[in-house]
Amino acid sequence: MSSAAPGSSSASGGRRFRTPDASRRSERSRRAILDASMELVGEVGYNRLTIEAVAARAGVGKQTIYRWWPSKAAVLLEAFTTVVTDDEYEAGIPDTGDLEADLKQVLRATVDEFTDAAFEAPYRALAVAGAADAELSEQFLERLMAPGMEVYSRRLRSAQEAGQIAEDVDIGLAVEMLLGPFQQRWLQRTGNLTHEFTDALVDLALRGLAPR
Amino acid sequence: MSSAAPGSSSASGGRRFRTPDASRRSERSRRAILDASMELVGEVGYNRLTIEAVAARAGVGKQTIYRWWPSKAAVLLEAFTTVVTDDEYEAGIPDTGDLEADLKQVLRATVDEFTDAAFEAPYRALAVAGAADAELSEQFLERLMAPGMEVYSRRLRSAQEAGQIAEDVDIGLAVEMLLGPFQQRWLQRTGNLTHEFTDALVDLALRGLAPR
Amino acid sequence: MSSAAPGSSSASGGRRFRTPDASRRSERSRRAILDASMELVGEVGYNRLTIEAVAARAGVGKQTIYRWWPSKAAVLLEAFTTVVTDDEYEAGIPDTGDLEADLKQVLRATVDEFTDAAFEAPYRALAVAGAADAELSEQFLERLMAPGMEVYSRRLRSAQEAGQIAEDVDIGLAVEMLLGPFQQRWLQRTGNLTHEFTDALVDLALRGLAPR
Amino acid sequence: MSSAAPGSSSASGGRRFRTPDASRRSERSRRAILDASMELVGEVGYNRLTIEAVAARAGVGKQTIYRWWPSKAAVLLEAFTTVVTDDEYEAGIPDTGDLEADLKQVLRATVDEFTDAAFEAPYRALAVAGAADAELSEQFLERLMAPGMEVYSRRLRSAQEAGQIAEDVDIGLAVEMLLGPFQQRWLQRTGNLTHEFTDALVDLALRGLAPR
DNA sequence: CGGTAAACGAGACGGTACGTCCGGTCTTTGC
DNA sequence: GCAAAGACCGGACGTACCGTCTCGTTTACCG
Repeated sequence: MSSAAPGSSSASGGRRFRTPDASRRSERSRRAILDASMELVGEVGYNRLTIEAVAARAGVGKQTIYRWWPSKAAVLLEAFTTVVTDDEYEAGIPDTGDLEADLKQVLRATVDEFTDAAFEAPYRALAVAGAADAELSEQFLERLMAPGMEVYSRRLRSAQEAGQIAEDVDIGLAVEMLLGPFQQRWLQRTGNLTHEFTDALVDLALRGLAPR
Repeated sequence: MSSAAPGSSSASGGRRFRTPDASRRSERSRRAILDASMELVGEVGYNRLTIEAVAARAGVGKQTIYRWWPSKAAVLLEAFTTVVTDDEYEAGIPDTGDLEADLKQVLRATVDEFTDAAFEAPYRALAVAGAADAELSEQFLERLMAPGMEVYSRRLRSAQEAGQIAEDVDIGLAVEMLLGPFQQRWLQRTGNLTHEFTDALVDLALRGLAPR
Repeated sequence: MSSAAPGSSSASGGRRFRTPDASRRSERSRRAILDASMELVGEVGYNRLTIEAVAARAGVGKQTIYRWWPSKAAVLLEAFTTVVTDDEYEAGIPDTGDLEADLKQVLRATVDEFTDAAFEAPYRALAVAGAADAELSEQFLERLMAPGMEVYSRRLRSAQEAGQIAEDVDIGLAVEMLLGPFQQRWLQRTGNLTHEFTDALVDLALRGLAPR
Repeated sequence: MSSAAPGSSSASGGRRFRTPDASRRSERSRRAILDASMELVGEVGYNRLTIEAVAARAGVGKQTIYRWWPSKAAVLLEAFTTVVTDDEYEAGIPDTGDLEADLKQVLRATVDEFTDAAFEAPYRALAVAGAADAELSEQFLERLMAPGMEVYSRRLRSAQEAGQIAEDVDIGLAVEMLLGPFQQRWLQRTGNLTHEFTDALVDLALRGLAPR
């Protein structure tokens, strides 16, 4: 178990001055912190979310937070990713053979998700924090954004193989054409997120993807 | 608009308790504050930009800032909009008749702009602040984002009239298909902002817009 | 009035990085802080006296304390010295001509004072802090201890002039012989502070001081 | 329950909830802790001496300190008393028959001791801690102060028996007249500790002690 | 042209949260 | 079952800014 030298951090190289010993970590505190941060971000928003409040709500010393996370964004990212189970992404997009219908359905579901306050508050908080901070952005992308986009990639690739999408189309770019407008409307509030919008978006995007 | 007399807005209902008299405002201080905030946002970023530092750099009392702006974001928004002259937007996109070439050229220029640190720092700061705060978002959209999108709308409308874009295409949606992916890459760092990217984006988008 | 340049501290030379402007100081806050610190030192003792508690009790921001005092000991010293008015020292020791009676009377009064909890708590706190810290000690001595000792010096000098004390006696040393044992009993708790003790002390000391 | 042998002090009533078994105690750790505390008190002083630093320097867990000592003062007291061997006190003051010379000599030696930093730092630390805390004071007195004073008592008693000191003199008080001024100068820094001072002190004190 | 009212620079103020430090307790893992 | 190691809760530290609130000092209009 404790094969990796704890504390000495010789193997992986201590990032900071002294690395805490993860094998001794209190799972109880970890959960309390993550839960408290999710609750609080919903109650007061990200900007007014404070480490002190999280610690107090979680019944935890501040140091226990600082020991394991570098910032409140990091706490929230972990809190959120443990809620958004990977199952969601692994399920993927249904493949009924009808690309248009499948995409519309999933995007409608995504609209509903992004309209749900319980999901939106922490997700927006993380998106904002990532937009502001390049380092954090990397983790946000890797853990939340990329898996979400990958789901679309798979479905589009499948459609391309089925000849429903022109062979010369860059699937990555196609995904961006679907999700970019969606994200922009949501994050920058350039328009309302509705089923009509995503339906029209799918229609217009698929026009460009169809084989000629 | 605010041409009217001292404390004009007081008559029609002052926002706060006492509206300051705009006619007595020190233009010298106003400029110093705007300049200082632009300098500082470039030096330390938005999150570490403080009103105190702006006041100190500008050689101004803090109250002079609080008197005229409700938040640091508002200061920065004004600072930025006075730099990005409206000329830029009024010029619009060249209309050589070659839609593809025109769009590629302008998007390449936009890429260059968003890659320039002097432009990027404050613009990102505002985009982030807008993403976090709905109220601010409104102003950011109205003053910076919308004019930028409108430029594309005009060019696409012109193309539609020229029969280069199918009649049933929603121009607003078309603009989102062009700029959404761009904004997503930039704001959320989902990919590099390059000329190749925008070229490919134009190609793929135009496929869907062309009359069938 | 405000002849001394505030803030710039050019004249007296700024001790720290930026000297606050004393002319703008809030007397209200100052008094509240001094009062609160006196109250609290009586309630919880010096070691458990915290700046936070003083600030809270005084209804004052912590920074207002840190702005004007370098340490909690400094606060307490000022609090105490403004309570122990200088009148006390200026009155001096009565001079009835009967040296023994005069000394006994004053030392008895001093015993009573040092036995009174309201006086003892802060005074001991300061004596302890001074014993631990040479820099603070200097101020403690100068402001509290020395004036107290000077009072005895004056009375003894008067007695020496009256021929009741041998001419070759060093008055300073004589004062130390009277107060040293007193202070030791009190500060180090080597014995009880009683009237009998001080009476006996005066008797024995005067034996050595009398002209031969 | 823990009435039996283990934990010698447990016999007379375990102070805490569970008395550890002293027979299993690591002498190695004990010494390391005492040494480290002596070193550190010399380096940083008593106020900035922390249990954590002692534990770290001694290569010992914090709990090992808390298990055996109730406070950092107690650690230091033990550390100091094991250094200041009892021999010193048992030797006592030489009795050449010349009281004045004997006292002067010993007080000069004491001055030298209290002027030596290696001795002064921990001793002052303990004196200060004792002055602040009555409970600790008791132990400090009993173990360090009282033996030191007793030495003087013996010599003065011997002189009294030899008729060099008046019969009606309270020897305890006489000792206080010698050491009180000394302690005051040292602990409260009311003056310099020099040989001249102690010589003069002895001269003046003996005047009062001599038979009439 | 002198009086006056408001904007101004300066910065002290009551607060909140920061990130760190350490006290004293609890838990895990050898020995 | 003591000891080492150190994570844990708690709480104070001293600092940084917040947004508000006086202070005199310009500044510009008005009578």
